[in-house]
Amino acid sequence: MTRPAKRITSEDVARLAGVSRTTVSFVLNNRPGQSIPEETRRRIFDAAKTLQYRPHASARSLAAGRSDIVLLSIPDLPIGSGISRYIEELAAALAENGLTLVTHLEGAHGRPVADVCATVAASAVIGLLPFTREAAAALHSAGAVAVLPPHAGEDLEIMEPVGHAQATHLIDRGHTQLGYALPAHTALKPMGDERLRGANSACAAAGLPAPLALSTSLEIADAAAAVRQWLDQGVTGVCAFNDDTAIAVLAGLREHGLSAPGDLAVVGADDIPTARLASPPLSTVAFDLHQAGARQAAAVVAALAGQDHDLGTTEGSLRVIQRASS
Amino acid sequence: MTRPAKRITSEDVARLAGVSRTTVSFVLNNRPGQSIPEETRRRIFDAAKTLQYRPHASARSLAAGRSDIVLLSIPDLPIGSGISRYIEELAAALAENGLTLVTHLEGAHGRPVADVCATVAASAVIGLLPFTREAAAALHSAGAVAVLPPHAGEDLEIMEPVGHAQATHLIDRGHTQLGYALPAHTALKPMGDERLRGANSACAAAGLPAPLALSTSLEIADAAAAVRQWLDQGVTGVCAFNDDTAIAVLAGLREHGLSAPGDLAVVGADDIPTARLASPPLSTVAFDLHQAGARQAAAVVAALAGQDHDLGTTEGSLRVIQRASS
DNA sequence: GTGAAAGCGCTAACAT
DNA sequence: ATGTTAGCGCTTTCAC
Repeated sequence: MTRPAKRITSEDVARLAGVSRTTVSFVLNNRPGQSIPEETRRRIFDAAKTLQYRPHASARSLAAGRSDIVLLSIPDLPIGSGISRYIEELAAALAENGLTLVTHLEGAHGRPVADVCATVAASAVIGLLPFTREAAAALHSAGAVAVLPPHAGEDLEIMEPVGHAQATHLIDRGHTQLGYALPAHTALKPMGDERLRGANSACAAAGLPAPLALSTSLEIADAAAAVRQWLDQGVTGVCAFNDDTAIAVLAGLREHGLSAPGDLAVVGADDIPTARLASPPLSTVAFDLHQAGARQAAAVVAALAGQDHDLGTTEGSLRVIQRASS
Repeated sequence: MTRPAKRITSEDVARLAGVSRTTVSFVLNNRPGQSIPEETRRRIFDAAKTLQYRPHASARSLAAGRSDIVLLSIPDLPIGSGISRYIEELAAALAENGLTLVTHLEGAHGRPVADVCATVAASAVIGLLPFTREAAAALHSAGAVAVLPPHAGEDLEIMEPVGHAQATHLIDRGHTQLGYALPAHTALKPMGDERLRGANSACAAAGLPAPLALSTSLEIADAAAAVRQWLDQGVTGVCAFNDDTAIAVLAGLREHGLSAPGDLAVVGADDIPTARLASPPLSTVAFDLHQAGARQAAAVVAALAGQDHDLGTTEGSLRVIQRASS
């Protein structure tokens, strides 16, 4: 009753095509180094199609020791909608390599990522934030062949250029005293620090003092306090960790009866849909999720093949979008 | 090199505990109807622990025919951060039943959800939006034992009450001519229609005409046009499909030099973090994701057990948050 | 109460 | 070029 439809196995396909299961496996998996006549090939494909054959994933991965499943672990943090674009791109790029992406949201009450990794038999797992050494070890012992990023910080690579671009934008517009709005959420801290680092280097390169970094929650009062402080210190432009934080800064300004960019210029990051709806419309630096996803996919494929892989450069993937706030 | 660590199998555990693999399986899976001495049980648990034994998921699901994996399919639509709360709750509730949740973002270029379902050998798949009859069939033939929601619209159940609550809020505040801001994004249409339906019924119940429904993108000009139309028609309060859309409406008002709630009251839905940062802070109706997740989990568990399950009521899971915009 | 043995559906040496 | 065969690690029926 529970399982009325008997599964179609490769045996069925073999029988219909008049060959052995081995041949079916070879053809369907397109194994290299085999010379199988076009004719046989076609018969097998046809048989598989008419039978609507779907290889049993568990059986396959049990036998092969690999699973073609890639797990993306998303930490429990307030992520903007941008991330879903990234996931889509990543999934698409992986799919082109025959890999399937599934994602796991690390929640406080959910199960540890290593458990999930083991349960789905993922052969690779990607962390949005780098894994600690212990976490990585746990993942490996949970069966993951590849764990990315392999070295802490590598995935944050895109973060630093963002901060750099933000600061540069403001510097180009004549600001000499910058501020940086860090997110209050602790899980976001690593990312925030990375972006701040980028801003620092941009200032240093321009012979300017480092930005005055302040962290703020998404509460108006909190943001208003930060704004007060920046203004008191002579800051004229602030880069925000992301657009949400930038919108908070804008709200903080409004709270004081001030506004951007006159009293304080502000530039966000991520280009969320509501950025242009802000008052005033928010300047922001957007990055090329498509490229990021494709690059990450390439790294996974390489890691799965046991090769080291250079992530390449971020060149050209950032774009600053100038709106009224700066 | 690629696989230096030999897997720890149940055989190892059996050996260390001095029993057979059968017994290990019985104990570790806590199979009912077996009377195994506490002593033996303990030995097995200990052995498993010291060996750090992790059952091989693929082998298990191959043999058992079930996988304990639940796949959540998320359609390609601009989702707010609220959804991740829901996913977390759902994952936690499923975890309590020994089920593991993974999610798949349906992208234009990704693979079809049925493929993913087959690849991960999910035994249940949940759609955020209902599946078409064909899609559900494909999922079943991909190995899914349960596909939810079983009947179109059931998952949208929460949508209608939202619209109802929004309209009621405005009606309570004396508005008699309502507007409804539908999202322009086509993928969001089903949800939007459902919420609108709820608003319609609230108006009908109050003896008022149905809300003037207009759809708007997240572009200021677009929203401004809608605002113009509402105002021309004598609308004094509008419910927006979600907070993003509501923020667009606020921006549209601003574009005309007007503001909420004086010129037009507006109430959103979802209570996104930036709702309170809007100008003016946005009134919104929030719903209890925790409860929604737990209920969905219960439905999955029931479906997996082959039982029909009543989703229960939405009673008390909605909360309207009054801020300055209404 | 516990163990032996037969698969689950597939892959991959090894034969032919 | 194709078939034979032996597992992958686990569950589960059936004897003991």
